[in-house]
Amino acid sequence: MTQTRTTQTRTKLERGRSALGPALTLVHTGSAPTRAVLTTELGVTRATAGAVAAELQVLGLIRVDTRPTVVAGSQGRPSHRLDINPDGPVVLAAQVHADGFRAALVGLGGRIVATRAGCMTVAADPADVLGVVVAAGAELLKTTGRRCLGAGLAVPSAVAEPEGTALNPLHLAWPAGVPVSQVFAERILAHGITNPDGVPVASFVGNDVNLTALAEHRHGAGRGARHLLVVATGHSGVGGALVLDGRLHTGSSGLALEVGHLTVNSEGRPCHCGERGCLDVEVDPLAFLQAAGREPGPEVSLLHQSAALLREEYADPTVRAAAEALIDRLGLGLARLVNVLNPDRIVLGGLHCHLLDADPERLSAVVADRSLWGRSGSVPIVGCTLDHNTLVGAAELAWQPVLDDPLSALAA
Amino acid sequence: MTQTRTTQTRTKLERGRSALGPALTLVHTGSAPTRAVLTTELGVTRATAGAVAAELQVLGLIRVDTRPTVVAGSQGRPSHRLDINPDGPVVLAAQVHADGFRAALVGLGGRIVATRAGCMTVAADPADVLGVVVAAGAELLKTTGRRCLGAGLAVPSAVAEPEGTALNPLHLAWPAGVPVSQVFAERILAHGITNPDGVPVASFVGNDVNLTALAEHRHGAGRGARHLLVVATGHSGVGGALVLDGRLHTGSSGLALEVGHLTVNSEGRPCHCGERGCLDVEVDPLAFLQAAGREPGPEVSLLHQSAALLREEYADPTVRAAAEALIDRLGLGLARLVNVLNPDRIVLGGLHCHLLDADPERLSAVVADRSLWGRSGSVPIVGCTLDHNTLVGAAELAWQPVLDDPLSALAA
DNA sequence: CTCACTTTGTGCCAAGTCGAAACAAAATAG
DNA sequence: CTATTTTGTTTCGACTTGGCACAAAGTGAG
Repeated sequence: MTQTRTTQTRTKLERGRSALGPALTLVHTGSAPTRAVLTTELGVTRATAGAVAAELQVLGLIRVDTRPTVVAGSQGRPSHRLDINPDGPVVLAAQVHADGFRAALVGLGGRIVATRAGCMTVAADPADVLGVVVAAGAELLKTTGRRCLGAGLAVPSAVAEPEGTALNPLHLAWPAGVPVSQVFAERILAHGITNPDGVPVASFVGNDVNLTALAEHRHGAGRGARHLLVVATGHSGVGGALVLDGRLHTGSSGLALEVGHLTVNSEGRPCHCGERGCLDVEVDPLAFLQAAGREPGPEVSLLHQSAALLREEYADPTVRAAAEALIDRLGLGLARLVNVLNPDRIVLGGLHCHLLDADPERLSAVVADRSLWGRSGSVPIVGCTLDHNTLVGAAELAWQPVLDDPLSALAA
Repeated sequence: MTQTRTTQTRTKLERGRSALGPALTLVHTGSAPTRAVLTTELGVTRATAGAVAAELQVLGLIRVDTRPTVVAGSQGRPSHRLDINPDGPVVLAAQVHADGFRAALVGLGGRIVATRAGCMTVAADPADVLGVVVAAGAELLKTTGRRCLGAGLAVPSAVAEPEGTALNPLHLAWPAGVPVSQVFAERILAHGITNPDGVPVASFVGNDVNLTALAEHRHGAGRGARHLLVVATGHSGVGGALVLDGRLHTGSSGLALEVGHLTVNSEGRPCHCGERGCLDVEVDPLAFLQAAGREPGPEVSLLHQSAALLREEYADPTVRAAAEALIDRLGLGLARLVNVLNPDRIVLGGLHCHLLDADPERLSAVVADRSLWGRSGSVPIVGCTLDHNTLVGAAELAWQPVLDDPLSALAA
């Protein structure tokens, strides 16, 4: 099969192999719009950059927009835009939480192609839950007819590496140590989510807040940060995550930045962990609603109610006082983390994001005041900017092998 | 000069260029004793590994021990040992603290070739202090006649990257923001510490505890750890450091893990930072001596007195009670860090190391008890094992460019 | 001691990859 | 329309590496 090719039959496709992954990563993160930018960012010659772009196009991952670009004020031959192929392959991303699940097909660049949500009111067996989730994903794949390159799942629990077991899936009422990764892979096998050769796609599982952080770092409010701290309240208490030089720091056993039990109020309410005044119970939608004197209604989630209250009734002194108390406690927790980690940006999600919107100056002031070094205290604090960031983060997990080595990942 | 060589004149030296750095790093950390190991560790062919070894030998960095090795029980042709050349180039390493300084010449593998210490009783101008330090280093270089490839300096202060300014050199009574890196480079220029072409060697400055951590990670008690937390009391309060995947995490402005002001005793003594019960004042040689009812003598350092007391009089109930109080507070601080960072090993230095020696079980138990997740609480805690680890760490800084690219670093 | 076997080290060749340079293309500036 | 700037492509040569054959240096069985 491998015919001996003579020298003159070589094509430009035979260069740029080692730069393929970095180049795709640049396109994926939206920071490589043209071949010229590829040349400078990768530090290669124009010839190599051109070959890389051609190869990525042949692989069906990107398109080259040959239309004349209307860029004013620039001399020289205009560069063609490198766009993500909107009809290219996707990965399956999924998220499970206490109330239900969501599945999506996500393309390069974190673009959500199709999504479907579902409810699960009662805690069920992990295999059943993930079976429903993967079935929804399989349905999406069937409907859209997309090629699937991998699958990623976000769970509200620390996930041990590399075993892929959920260490504390309290909010799903699953037993600690459930082999989520294995169960997920089995459901994918069972639903026949495979590459064209019939091999089941690679699957990955991660903690939801970690994946949120990954998504915000690559496509959202965390872009460009070298040391990014993310703290979010979601459906499952307070979680933290740290992205260092573009890579998630999950700790040696996946338990890094489980920040829900930082003490932020020594006279606070008792927490199930045995201490008092943990971030988890002090900065909480339910606690906020009660402190603001509102009765939590059953119709929508507590998070939505809290957000609405912050947005619409911040002028109310009771609401404002309750919010400020939360901001002060959140700020203390963030300051503690800043003292240890010295991040260059903080991204907040969930309730924290709405607290930030309500009074951005106060939160920054508290963090600066309670952190030791003025310089590390002046950390920019911003809110999430990405829709479905946890899903996008789960997709990042599945895209990673493709970004690392597009040729191998697509050959399979 | 660059004569056009024909194909048949190529020698084996023209391969293995890209693997040169990784190979030298393996030899440096002591984990590549033979060419055969190089082959497997680097994932290259034997031909390439052989060429790499030959190149490193030509560069004068390693020696190949051709004596027959007496290894019992192994079949096949014995592999020759790759040893660090004991007469090879060195780097200049230096450390300054409140009481004085130490300068050393350090070879590959963290081997101290020569060392000299000095005292400085009064706080002096940074340029004067570093002038004395560099003069001592220049003297060592002159005496030994070694080639110097770089210089590293450890200071008891956070160091901002990449400016190289000391952010909080309180223990040296220097003003905050001193451009230590620049002053150090100027002294090196002034003393004519250059490569053979007369160019001053590259110089680097780092925080002392960070450098201790780097040294212990590469050559001491931290070898093999993926997420290493180091906490040490030195001449300058409590400091922490984190090595992640072999790389130091200093934070975005060099202030990460400045852990001296973690609160570990809410009713503790006041600290100059304005809070009470900081690790810095609670786990302190002076505090320990006073709690043990001893009068600190002026003759030796408080650290030595404390160590002697722990070693020799631990049976004394007063000493023991004081030590246990310190262990409990140190354990609480470590547990807080474990909850956030989830390291897979903790290395302790200075007084902490002696506390660990005095009662290892108690410290581990406290950390496990006060950390949230049993699994992340069972972190192995060990003491430092390296002599002059801070100096060795400063040398690591200077060796790094050579390890990254031996050809470029030695060509200059 | 000899022979088979195992493992290590080296020389040679083919293949792959990349940079340099020349050339072509597509815009703007004058 | 022409000069200039910038981008994209082709060709060539240089460098690096893996594969393979062969040599070298030991162990172990008989």
